[in-house]
Amino acid sequence: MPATFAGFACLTKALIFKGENEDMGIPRAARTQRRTRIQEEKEEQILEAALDVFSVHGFRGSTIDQIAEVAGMSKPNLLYYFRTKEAMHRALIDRVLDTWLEPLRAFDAEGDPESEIRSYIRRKLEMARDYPRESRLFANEMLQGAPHVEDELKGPLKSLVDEKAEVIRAWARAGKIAKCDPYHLIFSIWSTTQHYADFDVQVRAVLGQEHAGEGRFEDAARFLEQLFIGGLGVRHAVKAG
Amino acid sequence: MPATFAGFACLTKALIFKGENEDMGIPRAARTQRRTRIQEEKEEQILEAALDVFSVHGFRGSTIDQIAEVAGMSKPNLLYYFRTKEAMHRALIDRVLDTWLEPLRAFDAEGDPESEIRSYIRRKLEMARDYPRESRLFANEMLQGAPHVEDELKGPLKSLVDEKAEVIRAWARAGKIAKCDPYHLIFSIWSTTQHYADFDVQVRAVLGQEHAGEGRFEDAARFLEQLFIGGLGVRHAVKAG
DNA sequence: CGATAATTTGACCGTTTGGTAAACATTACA
DNA sequence: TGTAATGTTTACCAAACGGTCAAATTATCG
Repeated sequence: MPATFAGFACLTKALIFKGENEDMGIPRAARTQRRTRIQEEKEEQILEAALDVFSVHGFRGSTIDQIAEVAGMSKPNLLYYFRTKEAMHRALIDRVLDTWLEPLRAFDAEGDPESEIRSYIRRKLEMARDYPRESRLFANEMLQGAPHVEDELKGPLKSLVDEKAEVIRAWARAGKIAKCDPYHLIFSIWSTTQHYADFDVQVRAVLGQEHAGEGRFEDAARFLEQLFIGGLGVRHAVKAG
Repeated sequence: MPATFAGFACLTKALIFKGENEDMGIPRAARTQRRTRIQEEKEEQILEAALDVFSVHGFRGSTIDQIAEVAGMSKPNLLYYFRTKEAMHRALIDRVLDTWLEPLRAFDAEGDPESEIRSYIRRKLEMARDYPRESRLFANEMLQGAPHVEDELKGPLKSLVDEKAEVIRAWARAGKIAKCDPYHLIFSIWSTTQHYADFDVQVRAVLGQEHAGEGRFEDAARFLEQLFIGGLGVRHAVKAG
């Protein structure tokens, strides 16, 4: 019910003020005649800070003041470039989503399963190591039920995964890989690799100081390649030989 | 610096008021003479609502009013049972942590690798299916750098994992399983199974309406057993035969 | 029943929050 | 250099926030 009212209020407002003030919702900085060097720099600077904050505390848990402090500018100054907190979040998501899906796009039908899976794992692990904030940003979004990206999930993401799932099925038909559910295979690569970004504290805590150096990503890569390529070689137990 | 000052203030206060008001920090409900049926019921009711809210929005993103509304009682009434928002969160974490680690505790050194790994995966998947909120509560905590549970991670959790890692190593020495990093094996089981709770929206979106029914947990179980037990049977590519 | 302990609530407080208005400062360019 | 466009800040607002208090209500039990 509140949602309906809010929507109504918005609509009414839009109708009343139509033509009188056309740039509602567009940040001041974007209403200027030319796009300046400063605009690009500051927007970059803000999104960088927003990534820091949103990736840790999620949307609701983050505040504009916090982002402003990290960005090293005043709150009204942020709002000169992005009209609302939501606008910052959306801009961030839009920018990050594309690069985040790149490794999957590189998954090639022409390649052989071993090298494709191997390099997909490596790429995803590198991203978890080099861009952990981006990973956490999405993780936060997922935990909250993806209120801001559900369309992207059901649209572009699903299409891409459907396409790659077909590649994997083709490999199975060609006998290059065992028959398996391609969707859950992709899920398992996502989860195992992103785990090292999203659950970094836990990984460090469990490994302890000795093994928690950056070498853990190399160890993870070795293990995951073994798991997905060679297998763990679990022997069938033989009862009372 | 602010932390130091705050700590000092606290200490001072504690010293000054010592004896004059001994039950500082203890909720009113716990200061009563006998522990009533109502107290147990209401605390249960509150923690249930708190789990709903904290698991989705994290600590900072959740509000007492929100929890109160879900619990169906007034805000001051919540604060009669838990003196602060942090107290609710802590009580929740304490209660959930134990049950969450149970599957790992059940991991048995006497069993054979196949059945132990298989049943560990199944148990973890059942928990992801039946207790997704608990999983998300921890995931939120991890994403935020575990500000409230770091000690538990470095202490009890690490000890438990160390112990189970030794079990896995023993299996490898006995030739029952290939040599592999036991820590990363455990991480990969955690991540693949919890993924179905934490990233539920994404899983549903990608699988689409047709396959997103509850059968997805059965499919996941089948795939993960194949991955961890049998292996994916990836063939080595043979160059230009 | 009466009285005492336990529970619940409305009103409230100081602070933080998302966001605005307008004055002020700086830059770009003719 | 002048001036109009662009950028920044101070002061502020209403709502939401975590939390308190005293009064009112309800349960318990002799």
